Amino acid sequence: MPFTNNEFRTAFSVDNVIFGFDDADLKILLIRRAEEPFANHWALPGALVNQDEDLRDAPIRVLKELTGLDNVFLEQVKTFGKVNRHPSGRVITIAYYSLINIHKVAPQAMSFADEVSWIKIKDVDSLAFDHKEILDFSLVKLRRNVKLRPIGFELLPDTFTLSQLQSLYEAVLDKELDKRNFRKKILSMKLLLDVKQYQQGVAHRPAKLFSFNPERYLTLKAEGFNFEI
Amino acid sequence: MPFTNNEFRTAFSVDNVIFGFDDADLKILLIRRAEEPFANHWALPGALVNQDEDLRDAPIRVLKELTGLDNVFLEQVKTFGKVNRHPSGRVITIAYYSLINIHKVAPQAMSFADEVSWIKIKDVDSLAFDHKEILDFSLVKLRRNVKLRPIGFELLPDTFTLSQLQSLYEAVLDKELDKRNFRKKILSMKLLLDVKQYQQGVAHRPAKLFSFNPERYLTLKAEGFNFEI
DNA sequence: CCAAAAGTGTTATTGATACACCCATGG
DNA sequence: CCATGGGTGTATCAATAACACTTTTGG
Repeated sequence: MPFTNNEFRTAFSVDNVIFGFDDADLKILLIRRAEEPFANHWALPGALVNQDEDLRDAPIRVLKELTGLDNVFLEQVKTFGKVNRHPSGRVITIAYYSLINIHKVAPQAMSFADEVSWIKIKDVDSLAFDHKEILDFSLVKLRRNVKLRPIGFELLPDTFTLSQLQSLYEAVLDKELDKRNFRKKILSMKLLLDVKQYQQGVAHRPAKLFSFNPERYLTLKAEGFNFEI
Repeated sequence: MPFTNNEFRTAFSVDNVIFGFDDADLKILLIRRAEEPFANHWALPGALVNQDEDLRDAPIRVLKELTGLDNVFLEQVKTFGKVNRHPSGRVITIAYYSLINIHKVAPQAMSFADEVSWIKIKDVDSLAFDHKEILDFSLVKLRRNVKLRPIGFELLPDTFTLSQLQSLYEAVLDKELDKRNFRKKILSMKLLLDVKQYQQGVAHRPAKLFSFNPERYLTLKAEGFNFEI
């Protein structure tokens, strides 16, 4: 099946939904577009996929350019392909979502963006193109996945308190959780490593610090667990 | 952002993973390719996406051509885009899976196929291109989804017995289930409608027939249930 | 009357939920 | 000594898992 020219009239892009967490709110990294179409509108960062580039490498490239980070949690969300989703031509876009530790990032504007910013999920009302739909879909996926595996840890610093972890889950799920039950459940999984340190400089009883045990994570993943909280 | 010609060098295809069930085994609808590359190899049915066609309409078109069926359960699985996945050029493919009632279908070969056939999942060892990988990924998704919503009903005739339903779940999950616990769980969901009829012409006690209650399905879906079996 | 699958309940165990008080620190 | 968030246990309820025999039909 050799291809004729006719079959190469569609461009394809990737869009990155990059989630972060800052001790209280779930946020997303957005860019303000410099160029038409949708100049000055907030949009998901993205790029066209290069001819000689594996699909998955495109969102990795975007992440690297935007945040300087490698080795980030990255998962495909869905492909969006309505004929008229892009005003300049036929563009099919593959959406990916990432979870990153917000404190590791000093994002610098990409060439085509005026501005890059962390925006609270709750404050995002409309976005360029069909990006709001993509965000909503990614959020549903994040909420489902956070119950199936402990990806939430990707969003936290290397060591964290149980309260931080709980408020992360509360932010992602948009739901209050019971402190004692949350701790019981999390600790019973043996997924946390006690780093034998305590918070410092807080005006209350300092909390124990934990880190995430990646070996135990692999075991649980192989067994197939659920993280229903 | 007007596009230059350079950006239109990749073709887009869809591939359909079409599952069916025949009272004992989970099967997939495959074609035997007539043309190179991979002539005579079994492959997933698929097509290039037309320029003026919404992405989701492409797998619907393939299903219609192949089986004559409209209005089939169809869900996007994932997009596969390694640079060299297709020997004739850069082709990114979006995989979709469907669940159909195997008895409603008399598939007729598409133009580019020698042969179309239902093959037991367990008998599929290798496929053209990266189609085996796509199938494996779709199976994982099916197994996950079958626990989250009762999509299994799509695979059965309009009326069916509880034993048929159970063996469907056993085939999909590749796991034996306890008869009493299965019935208790299914019936407690009130998702089945007693059609007040019985099997006929079987050499044993005839089983009650049920149909699926689509209203109740919508209610459950809205509430968000889990079908953990 | 035999073979084959249909149908049916109870108990034990596990996991989920609800809930309130004392503790350690900094200011 | 006060304000702040950290930390802890028990009792109830709901869901899951394990398990074996009787019933109805066709041949």
